[in-house]
Amino acid sequence: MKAARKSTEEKLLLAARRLFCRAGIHATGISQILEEAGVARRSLYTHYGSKENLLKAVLHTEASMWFHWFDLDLPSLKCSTKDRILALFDLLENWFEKEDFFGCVFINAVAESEKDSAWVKDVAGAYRDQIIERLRVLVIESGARDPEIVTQKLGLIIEGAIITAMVTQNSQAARIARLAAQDVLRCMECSARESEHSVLSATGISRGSFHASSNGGGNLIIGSEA
Amino acid sequence: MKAARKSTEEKLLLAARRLFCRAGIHATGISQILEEAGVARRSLYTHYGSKENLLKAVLHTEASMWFHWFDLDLPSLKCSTKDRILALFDLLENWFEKEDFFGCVFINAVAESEKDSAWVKDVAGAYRDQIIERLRVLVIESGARDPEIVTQKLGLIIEGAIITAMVTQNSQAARIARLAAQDVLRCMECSARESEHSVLSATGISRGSFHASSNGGGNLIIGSEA
DNA sequence: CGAACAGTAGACTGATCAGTCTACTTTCAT
DNA sequence: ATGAAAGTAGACTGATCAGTCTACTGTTCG
Repeated sequence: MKAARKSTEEKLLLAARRLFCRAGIHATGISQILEEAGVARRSLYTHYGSKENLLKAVLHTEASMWFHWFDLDLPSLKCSTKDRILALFDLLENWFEKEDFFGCVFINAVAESEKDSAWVKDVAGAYRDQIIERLRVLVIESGARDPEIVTQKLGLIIEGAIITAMVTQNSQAARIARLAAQDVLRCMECSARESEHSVLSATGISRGSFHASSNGGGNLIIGSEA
Repeated sequence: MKAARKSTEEKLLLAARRLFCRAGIHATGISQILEEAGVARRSLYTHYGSKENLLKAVLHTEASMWFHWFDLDLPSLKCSTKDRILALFDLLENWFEKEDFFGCVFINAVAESEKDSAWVKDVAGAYRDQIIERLRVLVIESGARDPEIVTQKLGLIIEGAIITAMVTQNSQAARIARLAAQDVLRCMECSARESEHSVLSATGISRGSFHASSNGGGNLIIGSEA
């Protein structure tokens, strides 16, 4: 592929994506982005207007990656739907192996944003819904008896893989996730309806008041009313 | 329980924990913590010396919560080891239901910290190892054939549950995670060794060069060399 | 040619933040 | 009672950050 010379917008987007993920969004200054992108200060503001808008653009490109996987990469595979679902974890492994993988921009952005209100949660949530929807289509196509539950299980495993890969800096998380997904798919049509009774409520621990005692300096009980 | 009057340290710790999780660590100012805690500026610095040390203390209390679960809550249950493992997800559900649950401090802290170097990753990683170790003990006790894989699967599901709960603001993530964990435990002694071959390498998509095309303003290909 | 356009370089502003410092008040054990 | 310890109130400092502004450079195309 004859890679065209990167436009100023592309350079900014790539630098921002990389730095936001590697060092955090709040911790990344405009000047760092400019230096990494090799672009003048004014260019950033003519193209994006603000740091917030730049972040929105970065979130958009991250979503595009996922859509590409679901809409182009996976459909091109000549295999069963179940294998297509499992192939998603191979794509994840590719992603984790990149030297500039530092977690998912969506998750990281939500993690460091205001959880009440804040547009970040809504934007990231909307993209997440679109991704889960594509996953749901695959699950339904695979003939799952309870597609909604299976979809949510797989979505949760994907998010777990991303976090594990970020925290441990090890792409092997994708393989573990793949194996867990295999277990879910294998149990997909098991006869026995899963028992949902809580062991907790049936035995001892009271709900709604758990404790955290610190063993080091200064005792603390979390969750007890004053 | 006759709750003792909260000490200044406790008040600071609780306020910091809450605000760090709800609004992010970088975004939370010292003044906000002081206001939430109802404590004077100077007291924070006599007790903790810096914002960084306060964060370390918060991470410590979060770890204490997990240790309490594994070392006191779960062992007190009169049930099989597998049910004890599943009960962990009931504890998670309790946690997620709290009105001041805004994700896991460990994960959030790593998500917004520098991924190269940075003490945060090491501290959080060390606590994570201790938690996983306790999980491993349970898994071994349950008689898993390959305890290491099962432990990592469950750890990954736990992390997925935390992120899903944070992003969706819905404690139901714990139940989904519980069901996924049940699948893993059910498949624990399955005869067939899990096939690990990558669908990707066997079919079409080349590893190490995936693309993300944006469909909105400005096209962008991520991962292509210049 | 020359005007419009896109980008560079870097000084500047106002706001905010972590951390320090001074002066005052409360609590409580001897 | 009193003196020390612990806490409050809030001004202050130096650094940093997002965003603006002015002046300059190169390129393109009519």
